[in-house]
Amino acid sequence: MKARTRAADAARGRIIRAARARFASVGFEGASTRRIAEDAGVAQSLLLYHFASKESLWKAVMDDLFFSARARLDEAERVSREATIPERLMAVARLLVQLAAEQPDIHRLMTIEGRSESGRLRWLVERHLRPVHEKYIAWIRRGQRTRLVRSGDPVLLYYSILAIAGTTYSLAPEIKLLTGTTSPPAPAAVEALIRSLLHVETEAP
Amino acid sequence: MKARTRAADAARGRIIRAARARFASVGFEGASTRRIAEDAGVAQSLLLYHFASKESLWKAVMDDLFFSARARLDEAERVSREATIPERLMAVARLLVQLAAEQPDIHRLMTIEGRSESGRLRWLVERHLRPVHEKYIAWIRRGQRTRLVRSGDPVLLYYSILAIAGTTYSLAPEIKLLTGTTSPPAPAAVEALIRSLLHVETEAP
DNA sequence: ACACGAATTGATCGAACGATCAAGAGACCG
DNA sequence: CGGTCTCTTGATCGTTCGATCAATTCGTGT
Repeated sequence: MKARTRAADAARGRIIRAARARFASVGFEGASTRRIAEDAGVAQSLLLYHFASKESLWKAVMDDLFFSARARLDEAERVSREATIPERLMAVARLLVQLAAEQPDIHRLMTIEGRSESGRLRWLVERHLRPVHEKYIAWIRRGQRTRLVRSGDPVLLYYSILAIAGTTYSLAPEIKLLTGTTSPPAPAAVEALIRSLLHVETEAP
Repeated sequence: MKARTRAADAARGRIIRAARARFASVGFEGASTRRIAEDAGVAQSLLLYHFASKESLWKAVMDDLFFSARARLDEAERVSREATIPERLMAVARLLVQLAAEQPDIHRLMTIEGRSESGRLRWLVERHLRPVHEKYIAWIRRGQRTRLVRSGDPVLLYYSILAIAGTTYSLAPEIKLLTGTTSPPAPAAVEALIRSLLHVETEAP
């Protein structure tokens, strides 16, 4: 089980990538397995051979995306282990911006499912979102207790960070049509906005 | 042409509302005219009688939403005519938050089309987005020249305002699953975040 | 060398899709 | 009261959807 399996894994990977792009741009209901298979260069029946159904393909896409993102988040937490809570928050925010800049699909996929209740949203919340979000919302609360993070609803603050981090990359096609700009903003500029939103100053007050 | 037309207008309105909800939650490709007609309580063929095609129904939904939103934006501009540019910006931001809170579909529809280039996106940008966005981005530039608005890419700043204004309302189903909270944040709290993002202080520095 | 099993394809299923059309229902004007 | 025009429906078109299945290809273990 070597060369054969490796070729199959490559096909699997191409299907996952094509599915991620389609799900991110037209949503679950709007994406068709035929178009995904065509983009991946395989027969539609092969797609349903590797992934039993359209829904389990969607779950595979989400697992692929979130498990790697969560691994990088854990790494960002690890290297900022000794810093203050606000700076640890900023380390996480910096990575969120990087992720959105590298793969805008991740922000698109997150925001396309959250707008209507469904079995898929419940699955996504319990499997991937809750473990991540609750941790960082707790961090915001801790930062607020020490007065180093601005007051206000921690959930609102957290989703505002996510929104700023991803929106300009997620809506890049619209912004390109509107301004003609082909290059999205630098992650450092986005990070600076988040920093001032949290009232985390680089200098002592 | 009175009573009869009034009943037809009512049906037309129900179709528009049902279409807005479906387009906002599953996107253009994912929405089906049959489901929209069912939600509106009419036959599918009536939907295509009032609106020639699925695409022109989508355009009618967008016109209905954006023309009323732009009228309210003009009103917000008018009453803040005498204020400083930063405060005029905040008056607009306040209304954007209100609109998103009252009708989260407007933010969902804006962010669901901007993620991939299409004829619909081009139509939306030229017809509704460009006139509004370019004006407020120019306001941000003017505010930055007087040092009353923080520096940085005006487009990034503007889209960050839109993102903060709408995201928590747009993703209300996800946030409800995550936190159990049934009530979205107060518009005043969201407005305060935008204010600190722009570095617009209520007190003199 | 050969047989087994995983990988891949094309054909096909019933259901749902957007769209068209003919026919009916009902208010209005003369 | 009959004729006309707008509104509404049900039937139907060809296409595409997700899914199933039999047949074929091809590497691998023995």
